Amino acid sequence: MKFSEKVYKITKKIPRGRVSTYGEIAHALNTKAYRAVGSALNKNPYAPIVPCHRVVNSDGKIGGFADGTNKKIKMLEKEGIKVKNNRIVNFDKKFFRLNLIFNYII
DNA sequence: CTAATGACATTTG
DNA sequence: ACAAATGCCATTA
Repeated sequence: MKFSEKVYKITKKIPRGRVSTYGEIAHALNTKAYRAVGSALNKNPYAPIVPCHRVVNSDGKIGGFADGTNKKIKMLEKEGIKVKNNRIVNFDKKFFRLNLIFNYII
């Protein structure tokens, strides 16, 4: 299985209204290639199915998007995620930890 | 094979 | 808090 396909597979687990990070995805894949994760999502062929817009930077900043960061923000706000000054509001509460089992609590 | 390239992350000034 | 520098690794040329 190619690296990019693993990225898509893990990204699909991020639910509506939550976000995760490139580094977190890499961590879930047991690698440090967070930068390559970004490259993979950039070319994401399963555009709407794989929610690549729910992946942001480790500090809560929006990060990039193939269709433009503005579009990414719009999609996130449609899911109830607020964005201010290019940052996720309440990032710690919206953050989806892919490697933990505690996601269902919040 | 080598080198360049990012939708990044951390550290430093 | 922000910007620059550094390190990073799969992909691509």
